[in-house]
Amino acid sequence: MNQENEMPKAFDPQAIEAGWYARWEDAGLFIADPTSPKPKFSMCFPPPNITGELHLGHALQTAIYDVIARYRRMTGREVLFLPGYDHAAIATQNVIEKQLAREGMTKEELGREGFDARVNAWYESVGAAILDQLRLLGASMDWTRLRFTMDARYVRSVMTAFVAFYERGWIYRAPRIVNWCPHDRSAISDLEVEWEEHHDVLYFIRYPIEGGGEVVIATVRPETMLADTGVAVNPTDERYSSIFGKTAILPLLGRKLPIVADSVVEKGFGTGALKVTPGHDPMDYDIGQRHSLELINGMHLDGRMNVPGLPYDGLPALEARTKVVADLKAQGFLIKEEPYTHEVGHCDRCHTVIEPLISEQWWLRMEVMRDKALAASAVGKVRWHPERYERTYLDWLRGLRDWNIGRQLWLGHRVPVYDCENGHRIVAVERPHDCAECGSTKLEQHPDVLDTWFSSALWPFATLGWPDETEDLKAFYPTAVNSTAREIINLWVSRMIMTGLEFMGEVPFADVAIHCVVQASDGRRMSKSLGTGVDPRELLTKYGTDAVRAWAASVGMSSQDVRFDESRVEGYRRFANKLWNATRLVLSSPGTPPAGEPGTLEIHEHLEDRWVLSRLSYACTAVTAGIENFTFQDSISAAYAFAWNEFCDWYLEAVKERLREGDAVAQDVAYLCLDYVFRLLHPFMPYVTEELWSRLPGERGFAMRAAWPEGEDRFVDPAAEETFGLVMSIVDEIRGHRQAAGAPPRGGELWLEPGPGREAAELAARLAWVELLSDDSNPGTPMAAAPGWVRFPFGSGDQRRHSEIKRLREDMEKTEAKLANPDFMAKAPPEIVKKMEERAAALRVALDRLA
RNA sequence: GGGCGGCUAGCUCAGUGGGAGAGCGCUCGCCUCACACGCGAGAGGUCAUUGGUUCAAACCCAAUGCCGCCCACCA
Repeated sequence: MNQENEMPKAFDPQAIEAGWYARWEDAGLFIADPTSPKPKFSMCFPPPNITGELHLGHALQTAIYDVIARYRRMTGREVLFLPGYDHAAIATQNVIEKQLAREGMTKEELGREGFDARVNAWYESVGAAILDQLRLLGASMDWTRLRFTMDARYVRSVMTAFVAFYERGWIYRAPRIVNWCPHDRSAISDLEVEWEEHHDVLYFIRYPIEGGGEVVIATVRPETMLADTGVAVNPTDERYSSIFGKTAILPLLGRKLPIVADSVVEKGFGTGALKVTPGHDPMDYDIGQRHSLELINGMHLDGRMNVPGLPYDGLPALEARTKVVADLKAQGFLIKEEPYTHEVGHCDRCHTVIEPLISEQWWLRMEVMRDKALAASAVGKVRWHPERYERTYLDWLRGLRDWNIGRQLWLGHRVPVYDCENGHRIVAVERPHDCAECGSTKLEQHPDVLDTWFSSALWPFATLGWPDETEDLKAFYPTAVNSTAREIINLWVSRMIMTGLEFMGEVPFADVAIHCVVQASDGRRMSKSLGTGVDPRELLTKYGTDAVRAWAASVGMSSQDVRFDESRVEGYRRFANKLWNATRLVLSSPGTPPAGEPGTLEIHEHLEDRWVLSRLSYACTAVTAGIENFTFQDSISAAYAFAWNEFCDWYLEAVKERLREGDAVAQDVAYLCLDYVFRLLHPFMPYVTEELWSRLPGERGFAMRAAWPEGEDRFVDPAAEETFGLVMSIVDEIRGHRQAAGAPPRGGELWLEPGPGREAAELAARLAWVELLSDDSNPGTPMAAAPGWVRFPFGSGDQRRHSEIKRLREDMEKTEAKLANPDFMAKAPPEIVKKMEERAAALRVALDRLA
């Protein structure tokens, strides 16, 4: 078995990735079996919006999920990793409308049917592109269970949930003030509003009072005064106590406005008097409710003013504002203008300024679900990683209000509400044939669709077949883990938890891992429109999937957001190449490889063998702990450090000759290390590990299917670690001397006092490229690491020796000062005191050797 | 307005009480028969500021300053 001729000198990810993905898939390794006797482990991948291509954040998220999926398979679970995508109602409708606009068309011209056809065509093309990208990332998803939120069976789940809520009496229809997007002509929820700083003007306007006097109010939106129905002041505001209950006269219109007292009015803001516009401001709406003020709707659904008979009628809000201000000024009502900075709400999908207005909407009562969710958290049913995000979730949950689930869009799940010609209402999962009350067959479905998050909220069980008691649902619910960016904790995670508890009686996942957000390298948000986006496919092509995944895992669960740094991805590409070449070296060792599983030969003869296996056991522990704790960066760094800095840099250098000579034990140990490293790294870097695994001797099947390393405590060998540690110190010191002395890279002589043992001395000499002498009749530069000296063909080690003495002396002084401090000796724990004493002793010995 | 996070080497980031770390970049020496996507040796940090707790602080506490995020009905 000698395969090095088949292995190119450099690892080429492109050459192997597609092949392995196809082989895994063909072998059915991604497919979950609900009847398996193994413990089940399931995850439903957060369905990407079907609005376009995946970005780097998706790549990161996919990597995190797939690391977990592959790890759990290797630790003996029956894993379901379910893929899917989301129709993303508003977002997709915007994409399609933009397309139509480019073609000079509107959806109204196209009509509902034509529009649906366009949407379906879009689903087909983009859906496929998204799935391809998930494959490119190596995601081990069960494609036989692919779900789309617009699939018939998923739609049925959504309808079932709606009906169930309706039957519980939680869904009702009511006029309320809502966040209205004039562009999308739809209401959106509070969570879909993005706040942005605006620099506006605060206008101070005089409102005369009936019977004399006036009250001055401050507003940034003078155009809304056309719908004013009151004036409010704080009840404790003595400045205004004389005008409570009086009536103000609305300038320009002459409408009579009751002056009411309400404690939400801030005395310190503006003049302390507030114009009340219940139809166009959420706070004013509440005031209006409390004081029975009239409610006027002053705006059309497209954002133009709705004030029949007035000169402002039909104007867009900003134009109306200009005109209102001009008129106020002309008539002497405008007192002053001040620059004013405040937050203005925008639609998070189309970025249009939100207009609060009154609209009749479908609402979902949340109290019962909220309380169940709070109770579940109270008993620790959901674990958050990092923990602090639980508070984000709980704080929002505690202040939860009814959810506006209706949207006035064309795209989405139509609410399953049907009204017959005689005014009877039917709410049913399937479209009824006739009215249950009057038998009329003239039924009209309500035009509203559901908030896209309504359907997303059902994801962990609707994907498994709910409401049917499917085999999958029984086997794989609840799922194990959900991982998302924190921006959708409330939009999505919280609602899944609530619906999961409500319909399934159990939280949908035990662990929530909130991953970081990737920013552009300058700290700005990564986005296509800013030109700061990074196309994951370019990265995959340039560095390979493994490098991108390893990078993703190394940053994904770090506590803060991360600025994208391509050099770190490149670092992992080099790492993959290092693994490749280390394998090439080991495979080039002549002779028959050890039979059977690696590690079966007697491995205790050589110091380096015992050492590297001891280090390996440490790496196994650290990698496993990192995955279990959702701190993948710890896993990556432990595997990286072992594979490169210990196995390649020290072990392979130590056994090169033995490998060249076909030493079976060295081969056995090297194969064992590679075998372990590939398994430990497989979840992170599936391709290179699978490829190299397949090149190791013996029949070994897929790395993907291999068992996760455990029980390697048997390799722990503190004595070997200590002795090899000494060897490394000696070698480091000789190298340092050689460099400082300007001596040639190789050659020189080493003499060591007996002590570390003949094997260690020879190993050190070999690694440092010096000859080990057996007599010290002609001493050279003394060393600190061990009693002995080194000498090179030319060049003196004295310079480094002197700087080393200086360094050691400084260290010694600090350490001794500590030991001389009575407080330290009295209060520090004994083991720390002991450590310091040992350090001082070691420094003394080293100094004695050098001086 | 409330809450949370960040501030550590030139850059991007690890590091949660006992001698400051990684990747990349930089300097110097090496194409040493696995790897120049490499090997070896280095330079480079008052761990944001101030105060406190402690025998001991990058790490714990308080305040401050920037940067970012989440939540919020002060018009």
